[in-house]
Amino acid sequence: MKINITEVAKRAGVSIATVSRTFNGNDLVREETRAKILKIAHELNYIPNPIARSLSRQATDTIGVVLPDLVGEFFMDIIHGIDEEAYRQNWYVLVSSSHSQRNIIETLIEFMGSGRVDGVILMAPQMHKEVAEIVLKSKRPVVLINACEDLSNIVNFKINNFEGAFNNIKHLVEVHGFKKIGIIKGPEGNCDSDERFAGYIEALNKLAVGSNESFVVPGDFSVESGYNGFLNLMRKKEKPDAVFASNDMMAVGAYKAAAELGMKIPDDIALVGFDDIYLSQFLTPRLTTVHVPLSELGRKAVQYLLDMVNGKVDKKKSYSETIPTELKIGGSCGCSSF
Amino acid sequence: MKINITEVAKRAGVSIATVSRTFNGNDLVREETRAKILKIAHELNYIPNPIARSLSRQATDTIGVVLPDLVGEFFMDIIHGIDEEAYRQNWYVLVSSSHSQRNIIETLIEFMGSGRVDGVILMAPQMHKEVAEIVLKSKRPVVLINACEDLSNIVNFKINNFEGAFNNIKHLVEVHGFKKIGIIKGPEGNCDSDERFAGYIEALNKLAVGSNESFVVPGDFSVESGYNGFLNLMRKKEKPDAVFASNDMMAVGAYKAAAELGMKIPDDIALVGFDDIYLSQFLTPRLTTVHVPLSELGRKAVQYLLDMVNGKVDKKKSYSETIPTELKIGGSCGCSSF
DNA sequence: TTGTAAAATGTAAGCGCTTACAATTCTATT
DNA sequence: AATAGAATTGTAAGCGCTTACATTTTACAA
Repeated sequence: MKINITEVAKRAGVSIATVSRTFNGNDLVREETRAKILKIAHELNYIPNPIARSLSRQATDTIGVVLPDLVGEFFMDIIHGIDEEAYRQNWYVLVSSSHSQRNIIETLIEFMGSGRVDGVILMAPQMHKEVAEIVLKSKRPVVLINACEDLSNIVNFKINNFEGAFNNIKHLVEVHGFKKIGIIKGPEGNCDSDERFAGYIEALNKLAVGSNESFVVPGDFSVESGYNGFLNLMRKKEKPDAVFASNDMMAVGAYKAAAELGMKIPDDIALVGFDDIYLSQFLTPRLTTVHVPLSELGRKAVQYLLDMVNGKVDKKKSYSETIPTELKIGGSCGCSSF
Repeated sequence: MKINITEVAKRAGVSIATVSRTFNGNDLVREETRAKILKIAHELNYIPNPIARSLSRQATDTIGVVLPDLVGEFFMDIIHGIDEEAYRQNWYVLVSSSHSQRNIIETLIEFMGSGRVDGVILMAPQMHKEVAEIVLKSKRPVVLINACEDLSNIVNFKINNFEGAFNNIKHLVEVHGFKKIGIIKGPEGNCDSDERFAGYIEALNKLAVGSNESFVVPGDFSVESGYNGFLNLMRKKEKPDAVFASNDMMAVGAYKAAAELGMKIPDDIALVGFDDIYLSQFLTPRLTTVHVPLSELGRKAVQYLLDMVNGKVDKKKSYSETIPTELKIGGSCGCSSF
């Protein structure tokens, strides 16, 4: 037999409205009635149908999460934060990694236009303008994560790449006295990469003797490019005495290159990274890097999104929050006891 | 103005039934009519409301994924496989990491009983009996991933831990001629751990001189326990000449311990692992380990689940598939050029 | 031209719930 | 005991869609 609100109402000898009220909490239902309904519902294993509920309320208690790709611990941490916060607030999470740029757009439209979710968290590394348009036109709130450009009328949570890089270099300069600091850059046009580079330059200009063209080599965030970048730097006539890999993956490549060159880290050369990936703590010596609170990023994005959904903050107002990073000291910069 | 099926029907001068048919594909709608409807729908930016659709069809095109926890690349890979396959088949994925054992149960009940999803993929490392009951009673199909016990009337996809461990040891014995092979076990009661141990024992008995109690030390899959386990083995009066860490994380700890003891891998001692985590390829020398096709596991689980949902396979029939692993040779076992 | 079956479309009854509004039942006051 | 007002409960109209069944069109043979 079908267990629905009607059946429960029938058995409890009340109307479906009363049953509905009972399940929607704080309404005014006599304690006695409520108890009877709950008892019967429990006996019948009744759970209100969320689909019907959603249709009636025009709300799904579900947020959509659109990620560029589901691979890599980077995203894992973010989803973890999202899931945790959503769970805490009793919301559901519909994930979709965009299997292509085209797909990001389709998914967004589908999510936004159809009522499948009440809001979306979108992680778009490079904000295609078509995507921006959809976001702006959308009736449902959207929170961006780590979007580069500061688009107007958009809510964006991001990492403070600049500060992270700055402090990282600052540590090398002020604590260890390094002056010749090389950098293996990230991919061209990637904003994380650009901001980290800017932090590096600024730190050198403000705190040291300024930057030096020849200490800057390209990379693309891959292990291999870190390997090559390091070799590249070591081939210069004047060698740096410390190297900043724009991300930890490249630092891993640099470790390998250093080992092959017979160079000891940090004795022969200091090395620092960015991201604090899980792996970095197991490198020997432990990599000095910049911790990026990804899971917090996810959590905050959810909090803000739900505030928008619930009307606690203005959906129309743009908002941008830059989450601070934290220097994580290892032995690779020359600090001892790591 | 509200854009719904009625509005589209009105503008196209047809009934909502015809609009519905148009959007549900192959029905019998005159080509001319269909075209007109699609044109108008497009002009209005109309997308059929999936919630209403779900309510009417009593199906959501959504699968629920319940994970023990969302942290770690292990799960990431599985979700990736799930997401990919679900996307390919045009299904949605609702994820929920169970923030506790209690929660696994709540989430399952909620998913199963409420009609929020059409089926569930459940990853429950240790199958609490309460969970098993829910799964068995459930009207909606459930596919387990990596469940230990071979419960009857259950569909389960898992990794061939036994074979993986067996082949790993076999390689050590047959290629490198090791006879004294130690093992750092995984957590007590964990079935992955138990099966790997069984494979280790069987390989030694079948291919070598049998196993040796004193070469077996406990561990719990953590880096630290690998570190301790390795030290533990090296303290024995008779030392093994090769060590099998039951997972790669413990192997990482073993690398650290070996370095501290001044032992060179693989010259002084060979080391192999299990899981082929991302990190393992960056250890020096590269760790010889067992590759576990997690993303394939996720993909297969989805395929089977959807077959159950669509009635292509018997929902009532139990099914179990054990996915083969693959030995991944690195330099840590003594093989050269890695 | 007429009849008939196939093709196309329409009608209306759900799907299971929320909620505005109406109706009923209590409580307390006079 | 009568009654206003508060507390509780019921009625019924949606929410936007699918689909069984009914009706209308169309195509074609006789």
